[in-house]
Amino acid sequence: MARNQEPNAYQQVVTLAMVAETAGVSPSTVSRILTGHAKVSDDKRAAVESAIAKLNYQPNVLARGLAQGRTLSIGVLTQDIKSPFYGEALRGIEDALEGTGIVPLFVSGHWIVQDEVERMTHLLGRRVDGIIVLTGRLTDEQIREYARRVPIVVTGRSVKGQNIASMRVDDFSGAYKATKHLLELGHRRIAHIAGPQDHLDSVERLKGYRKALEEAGVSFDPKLVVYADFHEPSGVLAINQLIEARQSFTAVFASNDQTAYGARLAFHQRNIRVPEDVSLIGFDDLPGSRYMIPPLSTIHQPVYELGQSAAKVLLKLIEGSKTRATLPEPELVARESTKRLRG
Amino acid sequence: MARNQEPNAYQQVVTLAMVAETAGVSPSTVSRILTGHAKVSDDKRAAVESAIAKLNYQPNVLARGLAQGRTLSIGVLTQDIKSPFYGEALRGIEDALEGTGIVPLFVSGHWIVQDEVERMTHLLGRRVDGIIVLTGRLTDEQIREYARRVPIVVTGRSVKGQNIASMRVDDFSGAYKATKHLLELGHRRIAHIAGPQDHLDSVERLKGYRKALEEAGVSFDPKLVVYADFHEPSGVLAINQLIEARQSFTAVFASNDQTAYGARLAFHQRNIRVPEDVSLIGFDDLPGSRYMIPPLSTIHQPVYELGQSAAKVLLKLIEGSKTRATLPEPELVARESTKRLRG
DNA sequence: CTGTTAGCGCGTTCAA
DNA sequence: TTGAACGCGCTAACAG
Repeated sequence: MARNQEPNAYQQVVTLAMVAETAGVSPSTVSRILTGHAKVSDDKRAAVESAIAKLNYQPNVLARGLAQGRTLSIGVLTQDIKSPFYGEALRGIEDALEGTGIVPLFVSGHWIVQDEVERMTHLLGRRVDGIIVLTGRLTDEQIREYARRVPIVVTGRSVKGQNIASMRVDDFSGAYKATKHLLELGHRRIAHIAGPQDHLDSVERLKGYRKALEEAGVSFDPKLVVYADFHEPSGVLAINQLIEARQSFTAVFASNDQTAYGARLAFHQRNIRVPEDVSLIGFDDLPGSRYMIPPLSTIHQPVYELGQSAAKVLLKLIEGSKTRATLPEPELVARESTKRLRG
Repeated sequence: MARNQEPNAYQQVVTLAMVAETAGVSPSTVSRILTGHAKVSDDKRAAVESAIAKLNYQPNVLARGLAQGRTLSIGVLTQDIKSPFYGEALRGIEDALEGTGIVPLFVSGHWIVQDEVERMTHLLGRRVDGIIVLTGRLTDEQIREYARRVPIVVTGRSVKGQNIASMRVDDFSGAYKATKHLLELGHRRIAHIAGPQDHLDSVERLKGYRKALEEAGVSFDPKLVVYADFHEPSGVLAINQLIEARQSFTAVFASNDQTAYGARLAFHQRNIRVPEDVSLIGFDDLPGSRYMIPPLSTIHQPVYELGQSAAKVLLKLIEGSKTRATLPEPELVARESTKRLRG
């Protein structure tokens, strides 16, 4: 049985040289037209353009990158690609890059330093033109070291240095607003589900919580604070822990929406009504929060904008100019999960 | 004021040639060690390895790609990078690629054909080694055309052709199971929030719904079917529409979890209890569904596995071998949002 | 305005 | 086993 046909015979790719040949010009002329780096006579331009159309030519971005010393790609070190929180940020980045011809390479660090280092190394091996680090556990020193190779924008903390821009939302202020909202509704026994203690965000949010209590003359009770890990299951655990320890409270401030979802479920399992029996407020304002039952009061964090600004700032950094991005303040979004404490 | 220091003086990158020089061997030898494509004497190998370590050399993936005719990257055309559904799939892809040195380039088509075409063109320009198309609106013919350039794995439908693999979950069977579950609980007036009519998934799910009804001797009532777009807000609208049309029903089968969330909210707004007054079942089993209040009964779709298999199959396709992936069946996950019809 | 030449950083012949 | 020479596809510097 004759089977001469190669099974994987892919269509031959069209190169710039082929375009040049069919247009009857030199490769440089084609290149000039592509990059727009010099004047070309109209007739040649027409010939080249028709050749491009005829052959359906697509420039090889890699080769171009090799020649120019840039890759038209940036790296994005995220922690968990499927997290709703990062999803928002990624979309902001995508949108900011739209039309620039630059693509984002998303890699996940999973909150593990070793993974993060590995991914960063990988990105550098791909010679990305810049990197956006969405929080994570790398030290400031490590960030600075990477910045010696490539411009970096890091979110979730402040890092100073050459070729580095950092941006963070004001967690302290957000947490303060959340707690104050509960206080204004008459609550005094306010529990707090904190995030990981080695997380700057969590620490700041805890501080904001304490500050608001203090201002209202409510003394801080460490028994009312329980630690979780920013994911739903830990929110369930946190509430169970609180209840089993027989702590009494009329409101809960969860350090992020995901733990608030978990908390909500724990209340449901114990037939504790929200907000009739207990008020609940989160932090982040994830897209799903308006669909929680009841819709979750929370602190809106400009995550989309964060991603968008990070990308824009990085582009500036890449082209060598300095910028400073200002992020909107986190704002209270009062929905239905918080309620005035009855008489 | 003298300021001779270049502001953006990046550390010089180490090339293979530099490694060769400090190791006192030729570039080819270094290359051989890197690729492992030939025997090299132990002493030279040692010299090279120590030079690599000393200089902290990282191979340039692009240059390697140019030379080898491959880029060690694959494209992933998703529709909405922040959707929880796609998030799961992306994670499956990421995990399947782990350790292969191949990175995924995620691009979003936003369910718009023109965008999809643009992104595909972009991916081809970057000479990705293969492409995973997560559903979308490209025609089978277009997919086949792209497959002439690069291997393609497409999900959500069946496309035959050279260098193409397709995989889809059995929507029909899943919808059948969902509806049957409601029927077995004694429901007869079962509304269905369908998805977009030009979506193969939606059509199949509608068919499965009808099949189950038919088998149970319940006649199909088109007034009980209302169309939505797979997103939360349309689920709210769908329920409002149904209620305003004064349709009576005791259960709802939403064609995906996101519309189920919307439906749940609509019920909440009207003080209709779930599942006491109405049972609700979704489709997909998104991570958030177990945290809906009450936890959502749904059809578990192996989205993570879908992504994982797609990536694995693509890798096979790239290396020229044929494979066929078998996906697990969608399964019923009965949680708390469905309940036996009283009386 | 245009063509020729020389790399970008690597892998891979081909001889030795 | 090893090195020199060449090419991947493109841009940039240099002449003309």
